[in-house]
Amino acid sequence: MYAIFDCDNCYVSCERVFRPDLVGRPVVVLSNNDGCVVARSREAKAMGVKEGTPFYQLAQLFPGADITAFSSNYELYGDLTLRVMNIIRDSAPAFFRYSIDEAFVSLQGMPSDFNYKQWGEDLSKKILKWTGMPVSVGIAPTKTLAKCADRYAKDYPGYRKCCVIDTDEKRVKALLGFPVGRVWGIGRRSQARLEEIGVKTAYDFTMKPRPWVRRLFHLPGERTYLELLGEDCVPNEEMSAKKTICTSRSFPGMIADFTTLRTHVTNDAVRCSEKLRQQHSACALVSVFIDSNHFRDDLPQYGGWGSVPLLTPANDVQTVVQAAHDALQKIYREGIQYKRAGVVVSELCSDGEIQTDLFDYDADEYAKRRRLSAAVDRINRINGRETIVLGSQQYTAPQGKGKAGSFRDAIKHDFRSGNYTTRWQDLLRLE
DNA sequence: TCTGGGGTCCTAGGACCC
DNA sequence: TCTGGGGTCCTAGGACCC
Repeated sequence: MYAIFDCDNCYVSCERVFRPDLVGRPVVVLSNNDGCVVARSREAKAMGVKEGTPFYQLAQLFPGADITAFSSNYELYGDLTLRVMNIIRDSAPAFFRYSIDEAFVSLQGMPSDFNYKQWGEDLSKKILKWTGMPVSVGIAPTKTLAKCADRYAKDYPGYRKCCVIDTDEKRVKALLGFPVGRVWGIGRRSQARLEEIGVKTAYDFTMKPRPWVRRLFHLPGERTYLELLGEDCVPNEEMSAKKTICTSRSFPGMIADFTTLRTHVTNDAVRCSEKLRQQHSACALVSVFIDSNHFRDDLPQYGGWGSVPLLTPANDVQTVVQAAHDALQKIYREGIQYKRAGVVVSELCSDGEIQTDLFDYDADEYAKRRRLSAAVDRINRINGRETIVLGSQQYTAPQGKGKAGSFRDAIKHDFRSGNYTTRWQDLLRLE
């Protein structure tokens, strides 16, 4: 048996931990630059607020509605979900974190009289009490069925946050009431194709012959099909090191000049190098992309992509930033209004097993750069992100407008909550 | 005025090798 | 009329996930 733990409306729940007055009210969390709705409370969903709705349209679509909006605050979400994960890890035999707000647990080898339902309910209660985060639990013989069970646990309060599918009778009953498009692994495209031929529920799907599924939906589809029938196919995997790492941002406005664009690319490259060091990887290829504004048909469109290989794989700030600058230089075109830029690092290897280049490699310089990056990481870890930055990360201040700006401020976030759990100056005050 | 960001896996087809 | 057979590697694009 597997259990899936999933935070309810994760980002909204994180905000509500420190704003309990918003429980039971429509709340949304916005993407970077306060662009789109990325998370909705149950009340907001019930009103018909769709995921991806541009924020500026909310007022038009729901005139007079009292919807509370938050800018996204990933520092807060990262910290609260980590607390949730730690509780699950400490209470479960085998644990695999699957995403920021989800974790699978393998319950293999539990005694035959083990009470799954009670276990799930108790753990959900404990997490709520200790962290303030509502979490629902689905338990079943396969991960895909556990996801279905979790859906029921979320949608029907009667389950008291935990739904178990442990007999074939329950499995069939669950699948009969489950729209095929909500199955884990069946996306919008497959849903449309399935519904066209009369497959509406997950149960209908499981009644099709296996070769037919294989032919139309290939290997991934066949795997989902078998999982729904109760055959365990999705491997138990720890979150392993990523194979590519990307940092990209849209800009609040548009940017035409090279220097400002380069400042953004620098910040993206710095973030990529931090992420690389965090997972103890080094990259052999640094790529940069820049894009004009697709929503503006009236302006010339251009998308550029350029890469710079590193002869010796690296993860230090200077090397990655320098390569990103070189890549940007190659693709930058004048006369374009840019809306988005990003850096991708790929061809990753473990930073303990770097293959050095005979002609490029300077051991002293290499060691120096590593030490510098380590020092920067340490300072920023202890004193807060971006305590120390490269000169080229600083945005030039607009004429007469005080000091140069930081990356954090280059993104619009008018409704951001405090970092209550990670920054001393944001600690809540009770008066 | 305003429209997100970050990943994985699989497949088909082309280019190339002998 | 007939015009081999068997591989590998790479890339682009599709589909999915959160």
